[in-house]
Amino acid sequence: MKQLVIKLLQKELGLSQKEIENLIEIPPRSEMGDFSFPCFSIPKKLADAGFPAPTNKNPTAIAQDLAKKITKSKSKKIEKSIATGPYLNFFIDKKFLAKEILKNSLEKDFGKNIQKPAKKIVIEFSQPNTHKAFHVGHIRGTSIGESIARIHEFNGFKVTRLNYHGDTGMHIAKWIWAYQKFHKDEKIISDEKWVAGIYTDAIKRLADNEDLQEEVDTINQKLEDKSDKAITELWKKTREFSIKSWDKIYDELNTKFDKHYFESEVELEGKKVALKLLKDKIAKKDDAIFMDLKEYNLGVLVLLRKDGTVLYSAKDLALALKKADEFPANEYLLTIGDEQKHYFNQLEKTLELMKFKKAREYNILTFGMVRFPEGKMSSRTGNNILYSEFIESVKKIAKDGLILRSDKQNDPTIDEKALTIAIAAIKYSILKQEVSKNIIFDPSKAIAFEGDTGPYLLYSYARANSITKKVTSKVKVSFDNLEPQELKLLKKINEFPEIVKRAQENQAPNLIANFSYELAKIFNEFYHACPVLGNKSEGLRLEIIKSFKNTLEKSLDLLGINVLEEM
RNA sequence: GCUCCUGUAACUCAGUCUGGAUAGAGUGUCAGCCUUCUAAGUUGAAAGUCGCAGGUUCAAAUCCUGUCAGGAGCGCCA
Repeated sequence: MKQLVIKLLQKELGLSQKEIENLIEIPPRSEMGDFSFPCFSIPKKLADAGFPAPTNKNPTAIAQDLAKKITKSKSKKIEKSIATGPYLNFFIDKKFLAKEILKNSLEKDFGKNIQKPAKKIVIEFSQPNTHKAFHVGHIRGTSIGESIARIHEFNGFKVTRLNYHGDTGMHIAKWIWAYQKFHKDEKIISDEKWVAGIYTDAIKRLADNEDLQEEVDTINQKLEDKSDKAITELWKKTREFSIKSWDKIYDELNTKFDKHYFESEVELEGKKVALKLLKDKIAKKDDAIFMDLKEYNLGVLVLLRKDGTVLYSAKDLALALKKADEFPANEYLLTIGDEQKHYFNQLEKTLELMKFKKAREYNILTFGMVRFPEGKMSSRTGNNILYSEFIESVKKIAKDGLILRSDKQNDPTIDEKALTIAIAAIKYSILKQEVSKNIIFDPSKAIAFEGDTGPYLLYSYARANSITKKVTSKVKVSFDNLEPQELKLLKKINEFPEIVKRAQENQAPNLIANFSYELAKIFNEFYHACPVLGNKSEGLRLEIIKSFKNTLEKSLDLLGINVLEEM
């Protein structure tokens, strides 16, 4: 449809298709038309393209002039073109518009923006550490990474999902130290809260007495060289607890990783890389081994401690090499918290300086923190809300809601439904916001279920479904008597491909989330204005609902949210 | 001190990349709508110096410069 408008304008103006396409916009209100062509820049554009400048440079006059000319040569598919001030507004023939959109939107690949040949992208995200809490803040990175992965997959990319976990290093040494020294008599149990509690206790005790750090350093040495059997065994056992606890979390969050990397497996290699960098005079040594990046305004990156033990930085370098080796790809995307941006910039620069071939294919996407109204959420201090506790409380609200609204209290799928609703509520509330922004998470307000929320979207879908499932026989589709609400919904559906494209280009799941909400909102308006079953437009309306369901389901899928057929 | 992110209605946020028509939602407040396909819904009202000051432009929430405020980071945590 847009192409029709472009062609018409091209014929009159002689400008390139691309130039005209870039100018065309959708008017802010649908009464104004279906497409709009602003005429402000036309005189300049024409002059630049080498055409004689129009005698009248007034954009309003140009719009009127164009409207006149186009009226003469217009096709049947364009109902009218009207100059409104400096805008030339096009009204597409309603029947044609509705037919086209329905046809396109019901195609299998609707919305996909497939570029060939298919590219490979490796996305690393989530990255929780063992022995520390998986808290509400971790949900953000996981949701964003998964959504970006899905958006790329949808657009034909070959996507590899990677996860990387800190299962060794100083934070583990602290855990082991605190356990051995203060909690030895406690039974080692696979309980997230208990495990995370030992860690926060370690942080607290070390803050109280800095001299104790020497004891931790000793344990860190032993942890790294595996010389102390008791420490190694304790480490292995407790490490498993965290790893096992993630299975359920990722399953609930609709995420599945192709591979989990662990710090412990790149420890040796990381040390080697650091020593090689020193040997090649790329790294420097004083009491520690480090990269001097001051000339790039990136400060200093320490690779090995003064006692020779390896730091996260060296391990990350080794990981970058390993990833590139095991998963050849066109791009390596790292989804990380904002607070680590500086560090990853240092890492990228180091990869570049060590002449790593794929250095330029490494990109980072940083997201803001999830914080409490009064401050930061942290695994170190224990000032956080554990994922497991949080999900249970949201699930409870969802379940109560289901019971309240349904006469089927004994629905065997009620827990499953409650989980889907809870995940939708949580993920949507996170993903609808811009990636770079900090999110204020107010536990007292918990999570909303009404208005611009995940449950609202699921509800809209279930509502649409409850109509379609009542239909038994096929009804003829007629495009006569099109109502404004029907057209409005179809036009919104029609925006989906463009949204998907922009979401991928900008790595912005929030665009998909915002679109989903607008789509559902318009559907609900349609739902109230246009009765379906038994109506003379039943056939058409059923098709529109089918198209809506299709589009919303795809859209939510890109956010990693499942729909419910009934709720 | 330097670097990055953010500042839009009482609150939480869209819109900023790619300047364009009357700056949009949700929550909360007020007034309506369930004998009709699911009221987690819908209709309407009230609510805004787009942090501030300059600049560019026919046109600025959007671009540029400065400035203020909040958050984060800046050598042996990850």
